[in-house]
Amino acid sequence: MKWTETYIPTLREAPADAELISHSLLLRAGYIRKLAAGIYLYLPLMQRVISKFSQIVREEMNAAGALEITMSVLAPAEVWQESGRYDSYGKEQMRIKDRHQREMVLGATHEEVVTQLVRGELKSYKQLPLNLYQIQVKFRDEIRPRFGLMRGREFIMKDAYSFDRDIESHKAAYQKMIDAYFRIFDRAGLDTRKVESDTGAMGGEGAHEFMVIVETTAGEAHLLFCEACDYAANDEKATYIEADPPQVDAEEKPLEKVDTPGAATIEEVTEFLNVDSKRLVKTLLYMADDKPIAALVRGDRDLNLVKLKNACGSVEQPEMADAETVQKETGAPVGFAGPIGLKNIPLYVDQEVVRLKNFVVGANQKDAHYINANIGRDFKAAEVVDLVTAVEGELCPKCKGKLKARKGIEVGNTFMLGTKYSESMNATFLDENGRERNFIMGSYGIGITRTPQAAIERYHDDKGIIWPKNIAPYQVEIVPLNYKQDDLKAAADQIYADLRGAGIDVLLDDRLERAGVKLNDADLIGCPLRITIGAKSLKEGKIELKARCSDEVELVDLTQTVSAVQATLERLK
RNA sequence: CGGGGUGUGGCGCAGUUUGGUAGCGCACCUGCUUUGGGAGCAGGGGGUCGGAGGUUCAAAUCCUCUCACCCCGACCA
Repeated sequence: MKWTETYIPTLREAPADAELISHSLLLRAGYIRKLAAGIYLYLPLMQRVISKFSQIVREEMNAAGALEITMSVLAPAEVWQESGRYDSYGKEQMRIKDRHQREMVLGATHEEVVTQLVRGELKSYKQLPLNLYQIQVKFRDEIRPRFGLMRGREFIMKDAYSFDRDIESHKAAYQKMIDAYFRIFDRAGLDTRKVESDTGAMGGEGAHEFMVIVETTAGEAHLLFCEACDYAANDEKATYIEADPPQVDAEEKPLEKVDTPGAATIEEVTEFLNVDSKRLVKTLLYMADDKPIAALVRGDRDLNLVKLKNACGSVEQPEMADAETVQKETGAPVGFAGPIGLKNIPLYVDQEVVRLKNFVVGANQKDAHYINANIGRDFKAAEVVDLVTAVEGELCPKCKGKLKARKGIEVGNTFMLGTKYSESMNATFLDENGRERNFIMGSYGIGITRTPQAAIERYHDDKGIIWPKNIAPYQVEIVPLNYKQDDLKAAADQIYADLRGAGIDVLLDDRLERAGVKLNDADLIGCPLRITIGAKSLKEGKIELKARCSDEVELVDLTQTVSAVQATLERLK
């Protein structure tokens, strides 16, 4: 492709609203433009990147035996009502009405639709296993779209759905997808880590996420890795063994109310009473689907909202109760809530709290706390569960190795759905005994538009993008420093024709721009290889070959250009 | 949803406090010169200042309403 014949609107100045480097570079290098909050247009360069990555995904999915289909973006609300997710998916689901006032939804994911497709037609175990996938636009009305393609409201996703007759077969299908995912990201030049994750709105029995590890703010997911074994989990999911458990008294002491004037925060209370925050238990009031609940965790811990949501079984993520509610439910201002004497509020108690004796809690009275509180004797838990977010330094639940925290960008996920959808939507087949059974399902996503941005976040410098070769819009960019000069133009045109003839994706900057403009733009858009054609080296019959990721320039004989390019590309990631 | 902020040519911004009829840089067009890391000079085109209403002789500027976009928060007892 010639630069003047395509559309690459590069910007010298970055638009003001881009926060991430990768977002800014996508805008500046002319890959995307914003239409509305969280909605982007893909320009020719981005379209090529999307095509290349999609093709890798397609090849690996096909190789794993999955079949490509296309499902509709628009779906009648009924299918979602049938699975129960019309109510449970929440405000992220885009809903619209058609001219007949029929309720429709824009697909955020397609479990319901694919189940509806298969149901009634796939009736025999002989037709299993089956894996259907599509690469298609998705809509999620994010609370707060940001970071460009990283958290958009409209985006492209590869979503696959497996149907199996039993658990063993399903596990094999799941593993096949995991293997395919590692191959996909590897081909795209990305190192990924697989971590355990919460199943979230998807439901089901287990889930994993594929993460690109980054150091920047782009890493929205907080991950915990074991230094010793292969345990890795999202912090929504991660469990741990305490590295430094507090000392526990042998005997239960009598409950005692003490004055704690003005001591409402953990710091104030621990200081005032001179106790370790590990021996203080905070009582956090939340509203779960408009009903008050209380969560009890140790003073030094952070409550994990996902774990709380799972424990209380609410539809929406619980929200912190406001001061007014706290006053009404506990009879005390914020800072003095406690489990003793709370009426009609279920207490979800973290497992660490159960191991404590004689701890401090709020007294549900202004400026007062109880000391020597004990669970069982002084109050009863509705449920004892893990409610705490794991942190670096605690021990691995598998092997007791040290846990380390990292940040990551989620580029893929896999869900073991079990029979959640096949049961709620009554999708069944007949087994060899003629018995009707529900499909065991799995679903598998890859962010087609997000992954390239993750790659940019991972691979860039202060001048621009540095693409891995397999998802670069063009593998090579030819920069004749002066295209008006006949010999430079002739050499550039010749190399352009030769490389194209050799099946290499090549961009020729045929603009009549100054050298500096073209070189800067080349660095900005980030093709892995650059061929620079200047008067000095051309006089010797040479061109300059430079990898974007390196500062080294190789002088190559004009006639050897194609083989030199092929050899260098071979070496690159 | 709560708080804060911003809307002025394609992009980045000034002008708003103190009303007087719109400006700068980049980009774009023409010409000449220039040509290995975002050139110089000269000339030129493009904006009913987010929208609606109001105050006024006069509104980008003041008032009211509205829309859009951005940031922060919504893990604290």
